[in-house]
Amino acid sequence: MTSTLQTELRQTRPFPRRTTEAMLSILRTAAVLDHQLDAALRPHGLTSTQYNVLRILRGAGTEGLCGREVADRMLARVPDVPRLLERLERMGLIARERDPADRRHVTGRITRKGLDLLEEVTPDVDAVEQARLGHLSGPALAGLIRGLAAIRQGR
Amino acid sequence: MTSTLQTELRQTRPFPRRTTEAMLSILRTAAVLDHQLDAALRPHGLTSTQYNVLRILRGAGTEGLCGREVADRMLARVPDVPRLLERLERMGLIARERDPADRRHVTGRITRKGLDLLEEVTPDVDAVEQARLGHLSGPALAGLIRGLAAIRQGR
DNA sequence: TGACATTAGGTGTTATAACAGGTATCATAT
DNA sequence: ATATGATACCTGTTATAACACCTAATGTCA
Repeated sequence: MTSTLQTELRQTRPFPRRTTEAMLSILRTAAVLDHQLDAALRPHGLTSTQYNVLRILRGAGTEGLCGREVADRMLARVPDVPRLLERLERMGLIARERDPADRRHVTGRITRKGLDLLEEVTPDVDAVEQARLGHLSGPALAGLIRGLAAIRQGR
Repeated sequence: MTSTLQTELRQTRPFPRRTTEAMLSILRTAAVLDHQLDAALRPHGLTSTQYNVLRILRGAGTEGLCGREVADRMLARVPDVPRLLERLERMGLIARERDPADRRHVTGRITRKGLDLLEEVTPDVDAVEQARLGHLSGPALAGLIRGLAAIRQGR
């Protein structure tokens, strides 16, 4: 029996274990999704990392978040948050301000321009999501979500 | 109901759609796995991309593969395959040779040293796989593999 | 108060990813 | 035989990621 992934990666041998196939399936699927998202965001001048930050800061509202809090909410661990935020500030999408209460913190807030850009980008991102995941049944989605959570949790 | 992912990313709001939660779950889980793999490979001086290339070339045996064929088999699309292979050659893990039949092709082959390194690394990689996926049931793994394939396929 | 640890950012450097061309080789067709 | 196009690789450049180290601000405790 030849698996789909095996064909995609032009492997001649079947995977040694189901766990191996599942792990590679996750990594491969994420790469495909990330590539699709980047392609959807590129015309708007955003990378998927930057898009992620903007969504996080939109969720935080007017209170904003400091760099470490942003890092905690990112999908992937990103070192060098300062320069990431600095780039977004140069683009005018966020504002940064030194917290007067604790001067170690730099609070980031999304700007009007950042909110507008998110609005503009949303349909394209949703289109990717729907094209890839829209045809899955409710139980299939629930199963995926549950299984992936168990993997992140680990034994 | 608060989802696991929502807690992990410190989100205050539930996800708007199940498709959104599933997509972010995939991206998040892949990031966690990739991070674990990188941590396991680092002591051996390999990145996960390089590890992937070595496995591909091991699978190809003594015939080897040209750069484009390697690229086709990678989990993530990687431009700049020439320099990636060049680095592996400098490390002595692969050998490159201009194909005499078609001088456009550069055939890459894994070396003895590369094979030895793969052997050395395997237990650590398998440990990550088992720690994260070892406790899932057979049907759960099968469901994941099937669902993820459907997502890569798209509608 | 003063020493010390902790936390959050910043900075400097290097390596790699990403992108845009450019060149050599081969296949195809006139 | 020559022109054309396609393929595979290489090269130069830029931006970003990754890493290590450093500084400022705060909290803690003798």
